[in-house]
Amino acid sequence: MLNKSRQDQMALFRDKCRQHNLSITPQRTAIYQELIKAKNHPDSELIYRKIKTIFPQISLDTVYRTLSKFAEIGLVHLVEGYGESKRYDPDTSNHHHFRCSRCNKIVDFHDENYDRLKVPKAFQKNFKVTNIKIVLEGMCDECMKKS
Amino acid sequence: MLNKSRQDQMALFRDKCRQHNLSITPQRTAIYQELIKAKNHPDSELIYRKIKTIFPQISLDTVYRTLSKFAEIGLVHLVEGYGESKRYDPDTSNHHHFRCSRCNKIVDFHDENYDRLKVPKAFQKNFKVTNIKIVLEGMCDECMKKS
DNA sequence: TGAACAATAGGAATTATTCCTATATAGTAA
DNA sequence: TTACTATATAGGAATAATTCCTATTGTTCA
Repeated sequence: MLNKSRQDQMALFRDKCRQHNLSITPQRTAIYQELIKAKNHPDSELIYRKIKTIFPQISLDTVYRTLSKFAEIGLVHLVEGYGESKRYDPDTSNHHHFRCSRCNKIVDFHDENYDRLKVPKAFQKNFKVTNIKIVLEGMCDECMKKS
Repeated sequence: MLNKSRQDQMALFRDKCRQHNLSITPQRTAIYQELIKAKNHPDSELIYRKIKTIFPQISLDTVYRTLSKFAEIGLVHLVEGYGESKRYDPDTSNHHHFRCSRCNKIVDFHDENYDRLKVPKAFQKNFKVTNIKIVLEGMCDECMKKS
């Protein structure tokens, strides 16, 4: 799942869109391309600014609609936020996040012990658990230095 | 840590405030009382509406300021949100959350395996990890029935 | 190639939250 | 108690993020 080529990612984009009957528009294509370029869990505003350089006419609404559509079909993951703007992660493979509560930076990491967590029995019967999300919270290296 | 009496909780409130040089005002007291009554991870708006019945004059700003102050001193935990309003949890003991992505309900649960997770080595050196947060995502029992 | 339906642009509206400032109040020391 | 000082509050304005609305445009597929 690691280091998927850009071509593979675009193929995934097209497949997912077709699976869910979403037209493959230039705007959606450009937005997805920006998502996979912007490596640090961008918010809608950042994507909007980037796309503006390609499609000066694009509307904010299109960016918001598109990103939440992508999240809906599982093409990106909506990253847990804390009241600030929504952030998206185009890497839908199994990984976890550290989030700095001071600067809000998100750092990806892999950990086999974390991956091994099972859904508790209580939730296996009447619930459907699609994702186990683990977030470490604290202070990042850079903020540690500053304080 | 479980089933702390209301009296204990109010004592905790007063202690925490004193520790952090926060005045114990009637507004703060009322807000904390509502927090521990409202069992389902309330948002600021809900608290505001409840407090209004006691202090019709209270301002929204006071509620927002107070709740984020409480989170800052660790009297409540800020619950991960997804762009919607912030939600707070007055139970700061060790527990985890299931969140229904359809109705947004949050269900608390305990799980020993989850509690045993360690901070990965990579984060032990230059980072300070204060919390490991685990959130199951999916569809809750009620939403499962409906669909 | 051209309907049919989906998607977009642009701007208005909404929601959640924070900022501003004059007034009121809690903590504290005499 | 009382008076002082720093902190907190109310009320309303401002801001930020997001969604809604509608006329127009574009994509898909027969």
